[in-house]
Amino acid sequence: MSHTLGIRQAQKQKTRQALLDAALGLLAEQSLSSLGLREVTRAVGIAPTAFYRHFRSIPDLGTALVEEALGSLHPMIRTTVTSADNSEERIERAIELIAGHVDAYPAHVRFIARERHGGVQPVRDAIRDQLARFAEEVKDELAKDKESAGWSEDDLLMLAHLYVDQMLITASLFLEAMEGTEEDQERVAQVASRQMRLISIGRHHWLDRAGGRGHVRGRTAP
Amino acid sequence: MSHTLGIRQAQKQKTRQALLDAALGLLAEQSLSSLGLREVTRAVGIAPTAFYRHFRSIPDLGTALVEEALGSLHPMIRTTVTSADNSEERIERAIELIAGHVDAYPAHVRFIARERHGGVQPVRDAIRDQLARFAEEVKDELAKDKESAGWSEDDLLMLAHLYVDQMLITASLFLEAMEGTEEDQERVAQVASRQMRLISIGRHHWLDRAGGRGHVRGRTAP
DNA sequence: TCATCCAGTTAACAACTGTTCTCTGGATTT
DNA sequence: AAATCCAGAGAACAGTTGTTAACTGGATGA
Repeated sequence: MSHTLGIRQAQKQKTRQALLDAALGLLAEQSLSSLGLREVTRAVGIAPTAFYRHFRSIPDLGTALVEEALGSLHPMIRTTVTSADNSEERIERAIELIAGHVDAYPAHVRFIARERHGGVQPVRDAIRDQLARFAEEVKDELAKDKESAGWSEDDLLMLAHLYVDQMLITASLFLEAMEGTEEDQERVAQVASRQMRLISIGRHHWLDRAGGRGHVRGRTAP
Repeated sequence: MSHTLGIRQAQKQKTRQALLDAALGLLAEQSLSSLGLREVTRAVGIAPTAFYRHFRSIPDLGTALVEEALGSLHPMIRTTVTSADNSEERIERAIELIAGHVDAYPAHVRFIARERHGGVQPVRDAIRDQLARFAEEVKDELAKDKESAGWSEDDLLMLAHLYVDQMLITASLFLEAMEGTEEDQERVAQVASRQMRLISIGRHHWLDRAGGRGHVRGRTAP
């Protein structure tokens, strides 16, 4: 039941996408808070005022970019996590998956890494919210795992955030290494996989501690 | 011994510091790549052209800020790491130490978190180099620990980077929580300390893995 | 077919940017 | 005491910025 969208709205969406693409390109060498409205329209080849037909302001365009970037990041995180249990080969495969994503969408990854702590509050908020949603999904995925037996909801979420942050750091390192030699990328991959493995080991022995469950305070002798 | 620096060079250093302070203040709500030269001089109350007496450009001022910010961050990381072995109370104390530093130098912390992946390459490079130096020091500190027996140099460095990144993430979260309720800050602290603990557990069991060899201090899971 | 809509255009605005060149007056050195 | 230095001031430069207003012309729907 596809309504063929009309040649007019189609053209509009096309220009809108062109604006997003141009902005993403320009953001390779600057941050969002210094990106000019005219700069973007100039890159697209339209009049500056046409910008307002699509976005209220640059921060507005920024939040749209967050949607796009993390939408494309979404499937990666799911696949990565579902295969991120103890097995060593699976960790290695997850790292390769991250590397592949950085290769496929370098500008998106750079944008998220840059604007996560960037100077534009609405964009920061949008990224934070999206990452929190990711962490929730990761938590749900982790909960299904047999190794999560006995884990509290809070602990699962804290592990999920640890994974998400680690993925972003790794992605950012891959991005830096992209302009380096093949050997640099391999070294990044090796360090990242060992860090991931250490976290997995910590996860595996999380419940080993004395006194069993619950809180850390009041550690009693066995 | 001390040559009292002359009233002229003293005044110059004073203005230079005023420029750095003003820039740091302005960077609370934007990123370095959008910071204007005139904006900074206006905030200090001097003529725009006087800027060139102290810095070649805004990126140049940025790298000076990196020096200042990570110089103040330096003692924190040392103390944090030297007390970051297995003990639970020590982890808690390390977290408090990070929180205290964020409280004392919020602008510095924000600057580093923001410009680490920011749009100004020389500044990014400066931060990367300084953090690498920190990781090296952390590695050396870790190497002194009895628990590091049997660890390769590479593995120690990978753990050190994990710690450094984790500290930055935690610091950034504290920064966000600073404008929230006291309860928010407490929740950040709890999550951070549990993440740190999980990493410490992973560290403790790092050498447990297969190979059939007896481990140095390893405790095997049931 | 004809009136309506609306993505994109053109023109103009005050305000701002980085950088150059020349100048000044108090500190420094001789 | 005189000569030098140099942090900062002042003016002017060509460009840039975001935003407003009134417009055009092809797609749309009656």
